[in-house]
Amino acid sequence: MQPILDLQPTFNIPTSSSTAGNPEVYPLSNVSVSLENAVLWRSFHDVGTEMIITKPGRRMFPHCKFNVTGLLPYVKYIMMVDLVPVDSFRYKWNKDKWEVAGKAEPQPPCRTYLHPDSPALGSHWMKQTVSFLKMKLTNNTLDQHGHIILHSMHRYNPRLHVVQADDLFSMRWSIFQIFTFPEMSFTAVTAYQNTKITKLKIDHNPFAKGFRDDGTNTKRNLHIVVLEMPFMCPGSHWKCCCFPADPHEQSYEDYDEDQCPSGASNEKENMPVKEERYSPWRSQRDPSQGSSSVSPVGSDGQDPVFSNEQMVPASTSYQSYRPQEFLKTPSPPNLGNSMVRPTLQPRGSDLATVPEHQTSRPLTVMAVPSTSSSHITMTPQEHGNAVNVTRPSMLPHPLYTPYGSEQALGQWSNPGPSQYPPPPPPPHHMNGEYSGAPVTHSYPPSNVVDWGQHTLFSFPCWRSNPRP
DNA sequence: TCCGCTATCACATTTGAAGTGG
DNA sequence: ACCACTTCAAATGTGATAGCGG
Repeated sequence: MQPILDLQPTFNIPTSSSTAGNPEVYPLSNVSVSLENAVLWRSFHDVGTEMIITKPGRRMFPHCKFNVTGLLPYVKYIMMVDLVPVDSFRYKWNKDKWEVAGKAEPQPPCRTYLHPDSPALGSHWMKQTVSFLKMKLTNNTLDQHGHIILHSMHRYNPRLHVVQADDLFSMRWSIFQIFTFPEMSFTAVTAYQNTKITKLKIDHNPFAKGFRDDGTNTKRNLHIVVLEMPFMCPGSHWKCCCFPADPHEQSYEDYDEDQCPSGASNEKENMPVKEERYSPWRSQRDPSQGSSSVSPVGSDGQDPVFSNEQMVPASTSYQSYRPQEFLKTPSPPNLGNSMVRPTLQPRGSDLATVPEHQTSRPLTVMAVPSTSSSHITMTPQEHGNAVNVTRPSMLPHPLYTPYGSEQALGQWSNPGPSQYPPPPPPPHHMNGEYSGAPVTHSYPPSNVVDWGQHTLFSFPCWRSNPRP
C-alpha cells in the first residue's frame, strides 16, 4: 500500500491560479437531473423500499438511472453514486411495520460507485440515461470488489454526484453537484421483510419473472397475504396521519402491474397524491413533489428534504447524512416543523459559509484555490441554489475526521477490520446520537480501478493530510 | 433449552451477452 | 455483415437452515 504521504505529490493540487484561472471550470448551474424510473421508485417507496444485500453483492432494483441535462456538451464529467445513511438507527421488521431497533452500527467504509463511462463528455451523458445498473450492494465489510457496503436493517439514500472533471485525478478540484431523490431511500435487508415489496420486485424485475403469478416456478409461494395493517413509519411523527381509516383500502392488489408498470409511465406520473399517505417513509416526501427532476435552477419545489439535502457538502461526508435523520427519525425530541434550521445550524457553522436559506436540491461544490476565497460564496443568480464551497482545508474550523490518513487509504487497498476503530467521540457540532462515522479519505488510490470504492469529496480527508 | 431474529445457502427460473454457424 | 440459434454466466426470490443473543 502506498502511504498517503507518498500519494499526495502524485496529484495535482492546484495552486491558487491553477484552478481559479482554469478556463475549463464551468458552472454547473444549469445541470438538471431526473430520476428515470421515478414512478417505479415511488411505487416501492410508498410501500417502504427494501434492497437485498448479500456477501457477493446484489444489484439494486429498481436500478439507479438518471436523466441528466444542462451539461456542457464538450466538457467532461464524472458520474458517481454513493449511499448515505438516512438516519442513525437500526430497524427491525415487526409483523407489518418497521420499528426502530436501536442505534445504528458504526458505518462501514462509505464507498462511491463510479459510473464506468466516467469521465465522458456532457453530450455523452445527456444522450442517454445514466444507468448504474451494475452497482451492487453488499454486507461484506471486507468486500474487495468495490461494492457498496451497507448494514442490514439500516436505511440509506442514494446520491448522484455530477462532477466536472477531465479525469479521475483532477475531479477533487472540480465542481460537483449532488442530487438526491427521497423516493430512492430504502432499507437494506438480507431477506425481504415486507411481502408487498417482494410482490413489487417480482412484478417488475425481469429476473424474477419466474415468481410471478403466471410464472412456472414451482417454488413460488406467493399468494401473499394482504396485510391487515398499514405500514408504520418508525417515526412517531407521522404514524397518526398516514393511512386511510380503512386499512384494507390500500390492498395488496393496489400494487399490481397495472398500477406500477415497469419503467416510467407518463400516466403514472399523475398518480394521485393520496398515495403519499401510504408511504412508510412519508416524512421524506413532499406530497407536492410531483416530479423527480431536480435542478439547482428554477426548482420551485420547497421540499424540506431537498432543502436539507442541499446542506450535504458540509465538512464531512457523514455529516451530510444528518439532515435527513432529523427529518425522519422518531426519537429526536427537537423534531418539529421547524426542526431543520435549528438542528442544522451547528453544521452550517462548520462550513461557516453555507447560506442558511438554502432550499435547493442539488449542491454545487467547487474546490477553489487556496487564495481565491476563504469562504463560501453563494451566487444564486449563477448557481441557483447551489453552493460554492471552499476547499476544506481552507475552512475556518477544524474538520472532523475519525481516522488517520493511513487508515483512510487502507480503505481502498486492503479493507479489513482495522477500518473500524472505535467510534470517536462526537465532534462538537454533532449531537449525541452520533454512533459512528465512515472512513473517509483524502486522496484517490493509485489504482484507478479502485476509484469506485471510495467516498469522494470527503472533505475531512483533504485536511487529514499533514500540512506543513 | 427455547425462542425470535437475522444471515446464509442451494435451488429453479429467467435474462441477456457471447459464441457459433449458415 | 447479418441473422438465427445455442450456450452459459449472472440475476432473482424462495425456503430451509444455521447462527446468535436474550
